[in-house]
Amino acid sequence: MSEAKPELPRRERQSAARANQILDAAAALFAERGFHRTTTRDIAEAADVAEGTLYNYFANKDDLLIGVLQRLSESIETISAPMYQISTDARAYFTALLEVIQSVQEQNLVRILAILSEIMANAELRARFYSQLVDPGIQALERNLKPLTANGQIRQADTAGLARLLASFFIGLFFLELLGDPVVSNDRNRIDEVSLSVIFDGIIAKNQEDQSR
Amino acid sequence: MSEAKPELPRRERQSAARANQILDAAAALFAERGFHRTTTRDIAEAADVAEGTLYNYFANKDDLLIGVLQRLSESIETISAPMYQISTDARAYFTALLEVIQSVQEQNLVRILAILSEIMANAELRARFYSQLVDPGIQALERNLKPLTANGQIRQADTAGLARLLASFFIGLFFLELLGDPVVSNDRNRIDEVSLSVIFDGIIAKNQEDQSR
Amino acid sequence: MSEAKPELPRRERQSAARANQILDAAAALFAERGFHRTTTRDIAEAADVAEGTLYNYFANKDDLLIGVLQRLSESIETISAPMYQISTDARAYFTALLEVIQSVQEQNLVRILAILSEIMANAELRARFYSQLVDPGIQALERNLKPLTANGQIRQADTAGLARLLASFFIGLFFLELLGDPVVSNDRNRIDEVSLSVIFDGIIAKNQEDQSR
Amino acid sequence: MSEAKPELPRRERQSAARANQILDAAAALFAERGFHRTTTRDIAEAADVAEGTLYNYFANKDDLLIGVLQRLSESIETISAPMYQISTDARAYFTALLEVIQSVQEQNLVRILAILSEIMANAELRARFYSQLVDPGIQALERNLKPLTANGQIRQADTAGLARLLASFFIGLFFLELLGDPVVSNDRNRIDEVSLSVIFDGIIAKNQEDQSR
DNA sequence: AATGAATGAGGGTTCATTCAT
DNA sequence: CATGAATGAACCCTCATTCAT
Repeated sequence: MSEAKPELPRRERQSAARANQILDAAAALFAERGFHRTTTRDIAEAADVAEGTLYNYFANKDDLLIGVLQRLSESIETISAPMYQISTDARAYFTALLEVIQSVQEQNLVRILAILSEIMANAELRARFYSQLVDPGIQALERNLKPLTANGQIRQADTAGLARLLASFFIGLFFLELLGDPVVSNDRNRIDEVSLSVIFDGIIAKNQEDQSR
Repeated sequence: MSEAKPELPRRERQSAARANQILDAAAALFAERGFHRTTTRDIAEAADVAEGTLYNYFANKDDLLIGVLQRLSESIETISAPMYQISTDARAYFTALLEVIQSVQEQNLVRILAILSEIMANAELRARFYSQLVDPGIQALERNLKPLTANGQIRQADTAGLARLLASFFIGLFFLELLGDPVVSNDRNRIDEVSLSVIFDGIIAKNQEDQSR
Repeated sequence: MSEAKPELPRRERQSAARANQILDAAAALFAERGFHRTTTRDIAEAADVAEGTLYNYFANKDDLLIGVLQRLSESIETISAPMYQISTDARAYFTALLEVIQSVQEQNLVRILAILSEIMANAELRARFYSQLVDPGIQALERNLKPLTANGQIRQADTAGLARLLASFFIGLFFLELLGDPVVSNDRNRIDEVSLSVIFDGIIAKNQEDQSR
Repeated sequence: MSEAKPELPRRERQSAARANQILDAAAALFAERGFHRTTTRDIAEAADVAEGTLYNYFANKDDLLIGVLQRLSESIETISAPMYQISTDARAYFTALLEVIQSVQEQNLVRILAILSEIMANAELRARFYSQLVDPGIQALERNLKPLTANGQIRQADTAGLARLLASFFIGLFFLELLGDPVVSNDRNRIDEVSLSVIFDGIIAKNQEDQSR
């Protein structure tokens, strides 16, 4: 449960703790009311430090977002690390994938919202978000899909395309939940079932398919 | 169903034109640099009117976003209206669906980006966005999927769930493109092919499925 | 009850009526919320004319105040005209004076308040207010006090000073009422009685006076 | 009764000094050109601070007026405190009263004008002005008049009414001076003499009174 | 390293005034 | 004369950032 950085000098540990305390406060406020509607004063208050102190840890307000992104990035790596070995059985893999994604969302919701609040308006943030989080995620997906395709469990040969398709779906699902769609928000199991069904069998009825063979 | 626009008095026509001119300028700027980084002064300049004029047409800056949303809503209705009849053949429907969605995105990219730039920070906007655009879109999907399920072309009985799944996919795809993913951005055909393949046949290889039975 | 200006051409009568309609609206609003918190739009709406129309009758917003002052001035002249003959008996005169002043206040409250709202901030208005209203009032007082002094009914020889003293008292009383002092606001008779008592007999007990002779 | 001001921490002393510096600048400008014609920029410049600094000390522009009123209130209390013991001899009391009032006016003219400039347009300010300044002043008058009435030096039994009458007179006198009446402005002694004469003996000649009995 | 008062550029909005219709 | 949309200067206020303590 404690961070696995045992050997830092006390000074640095305290400093890192303070920085995290600030980032957590900032993330919570950004998530709640957006980056621009959050003032540095708000953040300082929530983090229980003086406004000037923020600037001992971060170059400016934008830098706080970068910091939140960093923490998010680290957290996701930790959570999703175990996934990199399971990809031997397709059913097992996709089932696990849904779970891991949901777990990432739950544990990092605030950070994700914080970043999303400004992602459209900040090109640098957008680029970092893609290269630090989205792209690595897609790469990981590809890495895991490849053996499944190689051993014939996945028919679709375009692994890169398939990874994008799956990523899109997950991203979109998150967004629908954000928007408060009642089915996605309150009936997630149902969505998961439909997803697995489509992943495994497609949408189109097989009878018809069989007939057409 | 269409407004009786032809015979409006000149005053009102001019007024509407002016409002649109302002909205277009606002949308372009919001899309480019986000809602908060756009000043009313910027908008007025871009729209070639005085700053005060904005307030003859819109109550405040937020109201401009609502206006953009309204225009987006109308535009989408216009574009997607033809879809409401085609759902007889599944393959034809999904093919057409991909096209319509792409066309909506292309023609309204700026408006969509404008709204997205503020959607995380503005709960009211979020609610309107969902209820005016997303929910109607999902409802339309459901309406079109139902006959296909009824006549056995779609196996998945949970139409509502399926509609969410498809919507999620489209939303996520849009987002990936926004983030500059190279495959999605530059090779859209490839994505469409993979999508149709998955929709029709699923991901998992059928042979294996048969074997595992 | 109708204004005694029978022989104006119709055009001019209409024009004057419009101007008065605007002035009355302006006065009411100025009185209610002050000169600066009243917008020309408010006035136009209340007067049921377009904003631009105001400027066909008045040079600018300040000019409206001057106009209100003019109307007030005329109204006061009308009301107080009868006073200019009564000054033969001191008791009768002062009693009548209290009544006339109250009547002026009641019939012109709105106009007075309108002007007071800006009188401290507008030196020109202040000067006009003094020279058109206050000074003439004081002069009239002097004119009426003089015969009373001449025939020995008033002991105080400094008529000018006495007129100021009386004027001060009336002005201050008006102000106390404005401020909502409960005694002055709700018990005006009581104030009048005390006033007359002091005017006639002074404050200091006469017994003592007599003894000191 | 006096604040324990001597041992305040330096920070707080500096802060209070700064607030007063701002209030004095604001009062001077409000008095000169009125509340609404004074901009926050003007005030900041006059107080030699940045505009933003104003808002570290006062919530908004209106709050500056409240602050001026507070200072005025304190100053008046200080000046008029000695009055609370003198009321044993009527002549001495009224003579002292005139002096104290004049001294209050002189030392607080700017503050009074500042508040008057907005008092008609701001109901809250009006209420505060009455309850913090006018009413306490009247109460003090009553407190001082009572013993004089009790020991027979004042004939008028309606102390409350008499206090209003006197207050009205002082207020009106101040107003006449403001309006630039030449007698009141340049010949104050004369007014004081007439006032004392009327207070002591009334206006009406006593001989005649005696005769008319 | 921590503080928080001071800063002042910049923001959204108002409103008296103008002028083409 | 009447209209009311257009104007843009000016206003009050916010807030990220700095810096003396």
